[in-house]
Amino acid sequence: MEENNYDYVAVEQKWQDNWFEANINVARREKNKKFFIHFAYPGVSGYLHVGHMRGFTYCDVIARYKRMTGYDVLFPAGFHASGIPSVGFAKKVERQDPDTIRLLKQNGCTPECIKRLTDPIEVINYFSKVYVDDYWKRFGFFIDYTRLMNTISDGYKKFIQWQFHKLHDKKLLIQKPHYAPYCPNCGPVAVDKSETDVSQGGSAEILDFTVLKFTLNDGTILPAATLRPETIFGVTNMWVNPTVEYHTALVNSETWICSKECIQKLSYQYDHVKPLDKTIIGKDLIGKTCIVPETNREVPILAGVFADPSVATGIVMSVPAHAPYDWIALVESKENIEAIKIIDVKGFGNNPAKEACDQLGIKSQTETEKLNEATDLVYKKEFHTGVLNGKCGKYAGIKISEIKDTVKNDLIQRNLAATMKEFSEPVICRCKENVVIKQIPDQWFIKYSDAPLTQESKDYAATMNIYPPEYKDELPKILDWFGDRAAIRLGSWLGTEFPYKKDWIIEPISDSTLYPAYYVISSYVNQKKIAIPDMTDAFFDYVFLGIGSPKDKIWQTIKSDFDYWYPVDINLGGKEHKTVHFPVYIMNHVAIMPEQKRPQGIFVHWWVTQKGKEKISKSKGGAEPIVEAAVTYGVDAMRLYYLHIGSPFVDIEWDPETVLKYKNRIINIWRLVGQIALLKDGKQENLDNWLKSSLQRRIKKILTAFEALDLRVASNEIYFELQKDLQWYLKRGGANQKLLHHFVRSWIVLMTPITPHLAEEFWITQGQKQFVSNEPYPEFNSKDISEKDEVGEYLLNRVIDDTIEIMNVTKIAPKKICIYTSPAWKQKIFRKAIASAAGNNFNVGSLIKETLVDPAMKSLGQQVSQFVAKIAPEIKTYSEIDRARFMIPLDEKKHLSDAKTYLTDALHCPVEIYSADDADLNDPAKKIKFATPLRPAIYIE
RNA sequence: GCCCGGGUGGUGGAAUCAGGCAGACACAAGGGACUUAAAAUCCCUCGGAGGCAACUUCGUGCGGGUUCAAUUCCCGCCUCGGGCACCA
Repeated sequence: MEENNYDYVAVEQKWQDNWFEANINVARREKNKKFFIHFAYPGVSGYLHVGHMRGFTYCDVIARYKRMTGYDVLFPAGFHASGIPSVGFAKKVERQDPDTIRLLKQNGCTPECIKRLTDPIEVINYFSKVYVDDYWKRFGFFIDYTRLMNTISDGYKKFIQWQFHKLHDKKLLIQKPHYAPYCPNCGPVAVDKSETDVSQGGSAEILDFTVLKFTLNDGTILPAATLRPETIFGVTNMWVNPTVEYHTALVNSETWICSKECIQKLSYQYDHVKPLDKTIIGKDLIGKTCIVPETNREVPILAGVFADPSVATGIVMSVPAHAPYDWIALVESKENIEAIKIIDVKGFGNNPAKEACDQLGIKSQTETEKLNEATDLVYKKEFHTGVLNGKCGKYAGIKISEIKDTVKNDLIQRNLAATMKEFSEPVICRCKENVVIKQIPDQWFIKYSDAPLTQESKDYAATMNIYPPEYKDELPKILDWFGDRAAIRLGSWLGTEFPYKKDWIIEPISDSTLYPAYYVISSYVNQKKIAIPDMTDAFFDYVFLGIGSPKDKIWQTIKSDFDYWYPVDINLGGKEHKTVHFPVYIMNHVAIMPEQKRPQGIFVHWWVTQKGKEKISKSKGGAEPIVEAAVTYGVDAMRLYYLHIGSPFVDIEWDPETVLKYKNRIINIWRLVGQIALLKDGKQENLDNWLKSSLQRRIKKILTAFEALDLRVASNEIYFELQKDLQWYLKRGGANQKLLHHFVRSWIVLMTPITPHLAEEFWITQGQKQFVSNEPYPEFNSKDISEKDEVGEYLLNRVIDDTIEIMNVTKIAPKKICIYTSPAWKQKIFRKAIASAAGNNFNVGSLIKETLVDPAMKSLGQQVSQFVAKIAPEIKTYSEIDRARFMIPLDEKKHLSDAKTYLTDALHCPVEIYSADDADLNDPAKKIKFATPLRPAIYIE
């Protein structure tokens, strides 16, 4: 290896080959002290990009640190294969989606390979291999690859069925109606932002409308849908669209008039909806009247062109005092109807809707943008600060924010209203059909709302190690908020069959809650030491819960493994898991696992984004493929980048130029270490002691940081501060080969968890034969601490800084520089002052008096009082570290004199060093009086 | 709407948990050294204003408050982002 030519690609490859050949990554039980860490397993349905490697890297660094500090480390990994993503990917390949095909070709996928990927199982197999070979091994991760597993394997399915049997036993599986997106052609669909199933409307929300039953004279229901049921008290009229043909239907035993679209939608949500033949054009309804439920007032039906048949029921109730749309429509209708104000709210008068319209200058129903703004304004204000007034019967005096659901539930209970679910925007299936919301009357849920389970989970979470701490505060709130989760789904997706309903499949969040436990078993499954049929409920009961007796010797072996490794010490995942995966992970463990097997810690990391905080994506150009990036930057540079560029708890912006800087830094460290060997050996006691001491300080800080999983601080100390220390030492003329050798050896070991390839390569240059990855991590050695020399170098630095500052301000080109350290009497007073400041009883007057008791001081009278007055405000601001520094006895003159050569070099000018106590002084400019401890006076000639 | 997290130099971001020198560490920029040149490397400057001696002064989204002391704590705003349940 050439000194200036660090071929990282070859180095990385070499060490990965060596490591994995030696099975260094396989978890072993040796030290009777274990650490179990894993990352939330990724879905396997596409290539990953550089952003994904961030969390994986954190995990590997922590695992490597732990194994070097005396732990048996279990760091397994697996693949989340259940759900629809792989099915979606296979579908794309099948329909020859151009982007997908291009992507596969770019990544070296052959035509035969592409053909195979029309099968979701092949998609999973293909990407599982890519992740392992091209990503994880390529990054040098010490994952125990003998335990790889996925969530659709036969063994895993047995495990999940056991889990659901347990949930059922504990009465945590319940049935109740559920509403889910549904395509009349394709069945259940997922509405999500990635739009796997749908071609439009991926970010739609499901809105919960209240349908109020207004009645016509003949008893027919005119259903109006609203999100504000409490405004029923302010209804003055109805709006129907005069040009729309309304349909009728028998809903339960009532006849409803509403839009055709509404009947279609309701037929999926209600049990008994029977369309009738009778239709009626909107204009024929106009002029009729209907009865308002609850208040029983009679109100007219008017023409409103904005009533959209595709939204909710197609019929709108009018509350002109509180809805800007209604107000403007009423004005335009020229009807003589008075608005009814039912909400008192600060900042508005008798008609909030009118006032908001006037404020924005709205004149017509067609000004939808402004009308939306006005609606928003009125609604927000009323929701937060509004109170129902005397016109609202028994609800009078109650805040809007508290009453909404009460009114709704009361009306429903008295059959005056119903509910209707509706998307906030149109959702179109891939097959072009409109997606509807379908009721599933007896959906199975996991009962996360269960009060004892929630409470126990909150109590338990409070005892966990959670990074960042903010998330720990958030968790109880999330656990409270977390409601029942629909756990199964009918349709074409992968997963475990639900044991209590044939053909239904357990959904992918619910099958990923206890899975780290399965890593203990997957090792034996992969080695075929246990057969799938033997993995019965009794087996899992025995291994996990200690119930029953072993049917086989292997059961005992597995149980002993489980008892050794479990629980998980750190589960690491991205911030997207905060509100979904981690809560169910905790709750399922609390529900099913014994207390001593519950998770110990969670580490949440944020994302890698593109410039401008956008989520990284291929289309926006930020998604550098991992394999190419590894070649461009080097794996160690990327690992260091992830650790150092920002705290784990902020989003970082991917910036190729910055990554290149880290690459250069690695190469620079390589060169720097290479140069050391060429130095001519030499000793300088002060300086050598300083380097030794400094190294120990760094080690202490690094260990503290790693223990707190503060990876950023650890990496900063290792790659920046230690390098700075070494450079300072060399610049100062340090050349103690034995010491340098010790320093470099320690440095290499310190680097190992973060840049392991570089470290291994360094290690052999030090004549070592074993893996540095197996070395013990350095420990703090207090014997090497030399406070005197630390303070000495601090003093030296300060003198140089001050001198340069003076030269800059005065623009003097120096011929000679004189440095005067402070007299002994000043040092004495200073220490005394510091001591009393530390004891919190610092007082200028008493200090002067006490000092002057000493006859030697008395002769200096004036000077003493001036000095004390001057240092007083300064001393008050000192931190503990600052104060400690002044208490260390140091011969300032001697330390500076020892460094005279360096001072002369650094300041490019001859330097003379005096103590103010010296008999023979050269002080032409009378600068000496400025000298204070650790702050010598300086005179520039 | 509900829950949560942010707002600090030209930039990414430290310090916020526990009030105590704001801007660590880096990037970019400018100046200098070295070099035939470039790259790399090294040195210096780098929030604003002022300053010819070891400084002064203003400054952490806005408005108040507590305190000897507030980026940090409290109250009220503005604003950006995330999550919200069948995507994982």
